[in-house]
Amino acid sequence: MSDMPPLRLSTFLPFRLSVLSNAISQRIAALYDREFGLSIWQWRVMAVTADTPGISATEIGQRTQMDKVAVSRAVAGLIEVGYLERRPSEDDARRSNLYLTPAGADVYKLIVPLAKAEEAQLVSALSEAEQAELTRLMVKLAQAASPDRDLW
Amino acid sequence: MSDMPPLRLSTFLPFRLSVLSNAISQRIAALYDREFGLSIWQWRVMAVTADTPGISATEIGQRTQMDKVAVSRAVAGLIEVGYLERRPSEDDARRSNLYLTPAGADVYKLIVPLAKAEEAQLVSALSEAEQAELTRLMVKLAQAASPDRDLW
DNA sequence: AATATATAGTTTCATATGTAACTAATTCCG
DNA sequence: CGGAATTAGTTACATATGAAACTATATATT
Repeated sequence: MSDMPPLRLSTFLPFRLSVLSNAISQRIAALYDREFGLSIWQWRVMAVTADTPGISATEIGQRTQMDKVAVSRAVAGLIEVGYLERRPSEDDARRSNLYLTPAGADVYKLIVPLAKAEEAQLVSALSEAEQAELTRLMVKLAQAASPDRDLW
Repeated sequence: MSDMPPLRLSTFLPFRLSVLSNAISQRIAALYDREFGLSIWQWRVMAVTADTPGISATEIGQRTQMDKVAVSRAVAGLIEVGYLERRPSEDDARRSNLYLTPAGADVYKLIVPLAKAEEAQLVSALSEAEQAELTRLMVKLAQAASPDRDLW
């Protein structure tokens, strides 16, 4: 390999971030799937819909960084299992306003504490100050990675 | 939604990490693909093979956190385009020892500086101290997320 | 008003991915 | 030694995913 300093994958930030994020996502995905039969994307759709009832599919995509096909599929699945309701918008016949059904709201209320507990367990390894610092650093990275659009 | 404090997806650590990591990975993946026709997984295989010539597919999986099917496919693709060579191990006929070909080594040498530049641009938003702190916090998170196995 | 352009969302199709089953070689242990 | 259990790696199959095409509606332009 001659003279060039090699690239150590294990210290390469994009690699580390990817592996860490995947490890965490998989834990959480397994939880949602096992307990409620939901994919991560369905959960994200439920979360933003709970936060903003009447939201449209396009807005969900913006908030969750999901593309419109993924949103469409997640929404379809949630409607199928009865957790989401679609009402045509009065002023724009192309869009629908989305709402959690009562059953969806029930499931949401069950998931939220589980998700928070998962997160809490994760960040319990960090002090409050460290958590704040991590957030700060991640925000900086996000800006460097996507100067144009806002990631969160 | 009644009394429970809702879950703000945009401040939920697993979500933020996932979005950030995906944004970064996609930038890099686009680079490798556009310039060299390589997937991220093929690049990872090349990187660890350059680092440890004669490595086996199983070891590659351990170092890269790829499952064995993904390694098998990445290796097959790299052999097909002539960047990797497979030699049967003398002491264990099940395994093969993998090496970059001269063409593979050439490509590797072209990619390394690009990858490093990509990373450098990313972390240039952080001071040296912040970079070190980020690494430290990520190591802690990795341990919390996967207490059993080592992520990196 | 008529046509062109843009937007919301779905469907189609081709590819990527993960799980499980499989082959072949090795090790473990009676 | 000889069968049972492991391990390395590939193949097959079913599902997930993304890009592009498509439908329907809305907006802009003339």
